[in-house]
Amino acid sequence: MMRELYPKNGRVILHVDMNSFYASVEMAYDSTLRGKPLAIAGNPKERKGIIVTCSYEARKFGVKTTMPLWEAKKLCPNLIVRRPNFDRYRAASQEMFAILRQFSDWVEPVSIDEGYVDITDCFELGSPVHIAKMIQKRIMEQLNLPCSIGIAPNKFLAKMASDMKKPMGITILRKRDVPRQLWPLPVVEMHGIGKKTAEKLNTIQVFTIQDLAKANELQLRNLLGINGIRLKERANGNDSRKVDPNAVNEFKSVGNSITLPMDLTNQKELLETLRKLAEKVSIRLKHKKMVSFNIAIMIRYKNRKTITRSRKLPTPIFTKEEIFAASKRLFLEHWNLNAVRLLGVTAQELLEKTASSEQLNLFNYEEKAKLEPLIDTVKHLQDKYGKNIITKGIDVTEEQKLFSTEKDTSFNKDFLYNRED
DNA sequence: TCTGGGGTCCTAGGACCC
DNA sequence: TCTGGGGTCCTAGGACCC
Repeated sequence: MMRELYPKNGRVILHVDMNSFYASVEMAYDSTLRGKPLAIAGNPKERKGIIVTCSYEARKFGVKTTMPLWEAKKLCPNLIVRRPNFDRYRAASQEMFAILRQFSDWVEPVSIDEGYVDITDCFELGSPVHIAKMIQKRIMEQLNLPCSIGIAPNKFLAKMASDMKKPMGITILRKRDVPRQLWPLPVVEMHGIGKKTAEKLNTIQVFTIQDLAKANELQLRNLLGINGIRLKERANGNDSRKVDPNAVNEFKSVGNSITLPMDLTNQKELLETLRKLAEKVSIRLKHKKMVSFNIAIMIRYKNRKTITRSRKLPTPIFTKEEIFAASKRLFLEHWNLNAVRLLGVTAQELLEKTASSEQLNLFNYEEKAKLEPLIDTVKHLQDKYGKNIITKGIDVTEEQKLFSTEKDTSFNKDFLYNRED
């Protein structure tokens, strides 16, 4: 059966998508909530009153994610509202992924409530549909949580498939099904295409996924860059991304932000908030055993205009004092004194804090020690003969620049010679 | 008495280098 | 009295996703 459905060299990939995850977890904890319109939302008094997730019963009334709470209540007066309990959701998520790993080692979590499973080599467990049914059954029996599963030869099609039947659906999407199942849909329904991209595509007469699948590549590239070409590939049902069980550990940034309960103009209070955010980021970095080469802050003003400011660091940091110092510097340099609505701190350019990063530091310091006499010499010559004695582009009064990254030290040896090309 | 918080990836311009 | 072309790094912003 499976051999007929899938070519020998093809993959079989599942996309498992938990249905209204936070709401379902709350219902699993409190069965009196079952069958009722339930929304998970923040506290409106802290200006966080937006719908994070809601049950299918609430959706029938038109309640949607990111809708302000007051609007949702207008649509659905009997709406039951719970505050999010993220620890609870994380725990449920871990159990869910543990169940997926009982079926295959090739599990890639994408977010707290969805993930891919490559079951190509799991044929001894049965057909793909049978495996999907077993997964769905086990998650329901053991965790009391519903999910939808897409079955397809690649990630993109599996993702699109899991979206097609909710809740508790199982959908197969073969490549040959693409013209019939996918092509009639408007482009905005495609994973990776939002409102803005859809509007752009409309300007070149691309309205459906079929239009995209057949669109002119030059036009797409001009309009959307490299992403345009990729989207066309996907619209044709092609996607070569592998299921990567390790991706979940490869963090690129760690950030915390907060919408303040009220707009603040007081510098001391703002810095206090920044300090707390820096501490949260530091704790999370330490937990992941990571260090950061770049700190960014985000400021959203009362008028919702949002800016981000970042700075590359000469040496990696991770303590709360270091992160706060870097954040504070950025904030004081860029804050325009207007009332602030939101503050955020993010650590970027992360590196595992293993022996290698310790060595990296050591390396920099040793190199710097070796170079210090050279820099002194250069400065001396500069004082004597003027700045032009040095090759263009190198300003030794900013010698820190020489150590700003690992690679930058490589040209140090050259800088005493007047190298041209 | 509207519009959260956690991320990823891409682009574009300027500085700088060869 | 003239201004190429390729590349990297850094920074800021935007689009998108859950």
